Formats: sequence, structure tokens, C-alpha cells
Amino acid sequence: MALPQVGGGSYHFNSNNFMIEAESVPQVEGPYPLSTLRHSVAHLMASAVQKLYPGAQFGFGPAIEHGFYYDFELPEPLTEKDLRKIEKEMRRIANRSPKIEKSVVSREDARKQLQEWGQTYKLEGLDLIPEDEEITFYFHGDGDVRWGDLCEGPHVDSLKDHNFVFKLQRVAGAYWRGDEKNPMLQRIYGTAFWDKEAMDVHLAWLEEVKLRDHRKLGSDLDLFSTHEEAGAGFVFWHPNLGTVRREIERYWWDLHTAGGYKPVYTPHVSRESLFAVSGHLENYGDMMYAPMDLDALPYRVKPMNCPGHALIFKDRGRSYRELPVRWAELGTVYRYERSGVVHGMLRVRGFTQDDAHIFCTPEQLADEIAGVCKLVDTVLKTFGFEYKAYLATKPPEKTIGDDAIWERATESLKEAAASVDLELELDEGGGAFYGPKIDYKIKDALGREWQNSTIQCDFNLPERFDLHYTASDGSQMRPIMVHRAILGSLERFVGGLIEHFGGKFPVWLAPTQVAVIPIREEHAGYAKGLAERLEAELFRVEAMLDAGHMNKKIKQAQKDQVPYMLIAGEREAAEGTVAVRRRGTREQTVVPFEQFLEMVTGIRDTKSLEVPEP
RNA sequence: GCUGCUGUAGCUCAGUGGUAGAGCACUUCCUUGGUAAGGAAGAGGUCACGGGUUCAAGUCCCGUCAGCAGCUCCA
Repeated sequence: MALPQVGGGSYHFNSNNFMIEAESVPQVEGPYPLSTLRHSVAHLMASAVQKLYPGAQFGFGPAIEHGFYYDFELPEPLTEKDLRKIEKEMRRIANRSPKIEKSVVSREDARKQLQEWGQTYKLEGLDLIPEDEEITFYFHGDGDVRWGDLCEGPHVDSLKDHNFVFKLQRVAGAYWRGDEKNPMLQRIYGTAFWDKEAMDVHLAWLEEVKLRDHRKLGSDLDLFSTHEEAGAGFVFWHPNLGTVRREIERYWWDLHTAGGYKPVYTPHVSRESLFAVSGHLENYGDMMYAPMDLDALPYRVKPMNCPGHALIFKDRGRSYRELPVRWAELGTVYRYERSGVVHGMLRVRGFTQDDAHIFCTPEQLADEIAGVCKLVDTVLKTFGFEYKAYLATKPPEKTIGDDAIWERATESLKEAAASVDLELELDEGGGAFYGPKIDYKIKDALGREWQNSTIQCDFNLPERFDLHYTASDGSQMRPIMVHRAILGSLERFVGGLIEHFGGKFPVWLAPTQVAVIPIREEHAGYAKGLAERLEAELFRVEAMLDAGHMNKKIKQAQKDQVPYMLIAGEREAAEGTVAVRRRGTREQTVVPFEQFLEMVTGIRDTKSLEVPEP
């Protein structure tokens, strides 16, 4: 999809290059910051709602990352159709009396005013304003559309004298003040920009997000499904995505083997008492599935893998000489998620973590963390993700472990990051109750941030399981346990990957890597030979040899996002060449088959994200 | 879980109380085509599921399940 030309830079989403060129996003300067404009448009919207739905109660209406929203309590539910009506009214109001005026009032006058208007939520909002802060109202409109709002501002001075565009996007429910114990209000989301082109680019971005939705691609590309028969939040991986997953797992195990990790496997079901020891029952019980009775004892499906790994550590005495131990498991866990939150592959009720636990001494901690940081870097770069890392430190209360060990562990995290040139942003007090951690945020091809990788120090589980090792002086010491996941969960990671790549998987991951298409049926023999040569090199090949039209096969292979098509007719058969057509292009390059094979082998084996010409 | 919306063929969707439809995909036959839709015929639906209203329900009502946009919560 080609987007409007903006500021001399063109903007293409759908080329073979899956990344979006972020630098070509236009930055249009208006007379006020964009967030001020959006906040003012939120007011404009609220006044229109007031006009159309007398008796509306108003909640909050701030500017947000890509626009704004305003929460209302209305006698009837809004539909998308009502949004057009509200937009129309907004334009009318803005044209008629566009000035926005600020009015500073006393707390008492503010209260009186809001009582007069009958705005109960706003009155509650008034009480949230600190004593020493100035209280302001902003007014616009006149006559029957005169509208004011308790608001700290700032706002644009006029809704008419500056050029801007806006659009109301959707309506949804939202709890008053974000608390599910409070009543639910109706929220209208919208956006506003200083110029139409910028908004068009933003809307096109939203379209692209929709096109790349892993649920849509999941069905278009035959990747995965969920089933009413199986229940919400349980993912069925189809052969195509199974192939992607197997490649990722193979890569993951190779890296971990090289990194000194040993594989472990632990049961999906264990006695409930195990989770009492680990503390999961107490702290995580709401997320766990109900117990099942086996021989009159309660058993549970595991929500995490760590208790199992702790049991393995505890199975025999450990010496300082064998530390650190690094144990990895692609461990499938089950967690109860409320029905409204399950979402494709990104939020599910059963998933596989790329889990590993490192048991080490405090002295070893920094080196171990550094090793994990390197591993994370390698993996994320392989998939083309940029990332940022955050150091989450000791929360203010309810923690386990004395200050000395917290300090030492936090220092180790810092030291480790420094040793691998990893910049850490501080997330003060963001650690778990059981230890400090480093969290990674990755940025995908659409510029969206995801949280996947995490490295967590744990002082709690070693305590609860009474884990120990014999130190060189013969004393019994407590190991530190490091939990770490790089992908997070395979479901969420691969679901995100589908969107990151827009279904255009790099060669090493692509379910079908090469499609072989004969021009006429009589060339099928040559084509078959090519396919066999590729299969002998362990390529995943689709040999489209049946009697059908070449054009249909090309169309099919393009739709399936196959990175390379080899098209072979009389000339190619005579010369031992292939006409190579790359994903997302219409050009062909005719090269000797051997040359193609060598090129594509290199691309695959280096896990390149490119799909170059041969 | 909550608010609102939705569920008709594999997919996208039409069908507002009276005999279930279209395009694409699929199957068969014809077509032998040099880079994204050749032609014809055919098959395919317990209208998510259960109950109710009605002479009559895909259509109206209630419930359940599943999905969508969010909220809240999370890998």
C-alpha cells in the first residue's frame, strides 16, 4: 500500500521490506502542541454530546498517545452511527462560537457551579485536585451550546481560527476512574491533527495494523485457529505455524546448548501442596485452575515452571563446584484469564514459556545476568527487533530478603548490563516482591512496543524450598535463582511476529520457502527435478506441478507469501536456469539454478531477514 | 468479569416474519497458457447452540457459547 506523499518522503508498508520507515512519518508543527489540540477537540466533542444528549454526565476527557477520548454517562448506548452525528454537531459548534476561554474560580464557586450543572463525576474530580492548586474552568460556545468543563488545560484559543482535522473513531465502555468496582461509562475515542495528510498517514497506519492483525493473517495463511468446541484462549497451531515454531525452537535450543543450558522437562500436573510450598496457591491462586482429585488428593495444573525446577535442584545435595546450573524448558503452563481478555495468540489460557532458571551464588550473579543479556540481544536482533531495557528495583513495601541482598543483586544487574554495554532505564520500585529484575521492551515493525524478555532475581523460592549448596568452607548456603524468558511465551511471541513481519516470514522461518512453477505441464519434469534438489538441501518446497494455469499458481504463491518462486519453462529447462521471482515483486531474474541454490542457502543459514535477488 | 456490538457456505458478505443467496475458494470437463483471476458445469448451509412468541422465525424475545471494540488484569 502506498501512502500519501508527505514532506517529500514517500511511505510504503507493503513492499517486501516488512519494516516501516519511521523517519518518514511527517512532523507537522501547529500553533499549539498536538496534545493541546486533541484535548480541546475532546472538549468540543463533549459539548456536542451535551447538545445532542441533554443530561449527559461527564467523566474525564484527556489527550492520549494517538488522539483523545472522553467518558460519558448517557441514558442510551451510543453506536458508531451516532459518531457521525456528533462530528457534525462538533463542526457546527466550532463554526458558530469557537473561542475557548479560561476562568479561574475558587473551590467553593467551582463546587457550586458543578452542583448547578448536576455533574456528579466532575464533583468527584474536583475533590481530587490538591488543595494548593488553582482551579480552572474552560468555556466555549454560546447560547444553547455554551459549555464549560472543570479542566486544568491548557487549550487552544480557538476551534476555528486554526486549521485542523479530527475524526471520531469508536465507542467503548470504560470504568469511571479505571476501577472495575465503579460504574461503567461510555467512552468515545477520536483523533485530531494539524493537517489532513498527517491524519491520513495515521489512519493508513491503523489500516496497516488491521491488515497485519495476526488473527486475520492466521486464517488467511492457514497458521492457527481457536475453536468454540475447545473453549476460548486455547490455540491450535496449524502445520504452517507449527513449522515456524519448530524453527524458532530449534534455534532457541541451539543457542541455549551453546550457552551452557541443559534441558529439563517437568510435569504439567502436580500435587497442590507443591504450589502451597512455592507460594503460588496463596499469591497466584486466582490465576490457577481448580484442583482435580487423584486418589483423594488435590492436584493442580501448573501455572509456572519454577517449582518443578526447584524440585530438581533439591533432589540431591549441591556443591558450589557445580554452580551455576542453567536449566531450560519450553514449559507449557495454564492460567485462568477472564473471558473478556483472551485475544488471538496474544492473550491465551494455555501457553508455552521459553523458560530457564539459573541457580548461582551471589558472586556469580553478575556474570550470569550478563550471559542472559547477550542471549537476549542475539535473539531479538535475529528477528529484527530494536529494544530498550529497564532496571526494576526494590518496591517500597512487602518484599522478601534483606536490604543487603537486594542491594547486592541490584548492583549485579547494573554491573552485568554495563559489562555488555546495555543501557538501563530505571524503573524505580518496579521490581517483584521477591527480587529486582531487568525487563525488555521491543519495538516491532509498526513501531509498537511489546514486553517479552525478562530477567528476574528471586530470593523467595530458594527460601521457600529451602534450597542450599555446600560452600567451599563446608557451610550451607542459599543459592539465588534467576528466572528468565527471552521470547516470553511462544504464543505471544509468534503472534507478535506474524504482525511484525505482516505474514512475510524471512526465509529461515517461512512455512514454504520456495515455490516451483512450471510454465506448461510438459515442463513439470524439470520443475520436479528442481524441487527435489531443493528438498535434498532440506528446503521446504511447494512443487506446483498439477495441470493448471501458471498465472493462478503465481497468484497463489504470492498470496501465501512464499519468499521465492522458481518459474521454469522451455528456455530454463534447456539451459539449467530458473526464473526467480521474489515475494512482493513482479520482476524476474533468470539465473543458473546452482546460483539460486547457493544464494538461498546462505540467506536461510544466516537467518537473514532479506529476500534478495539471486 | 464489565459495557456495547456481532454470529448465514472454507473466506468476504447480502438477505427486517412467508420456498436460504452472491463473489472468491473447492470439484469435474474444456482451455497448453512466459509472470496476480481463461471458459462451462457442479457440489457445498440444522442460518452458533438451547428455549420462547407466532398459523409461520435466519429475521422478534430470553439464556448459553464464541468472536469484535474497549475497560480492568497479564507472558
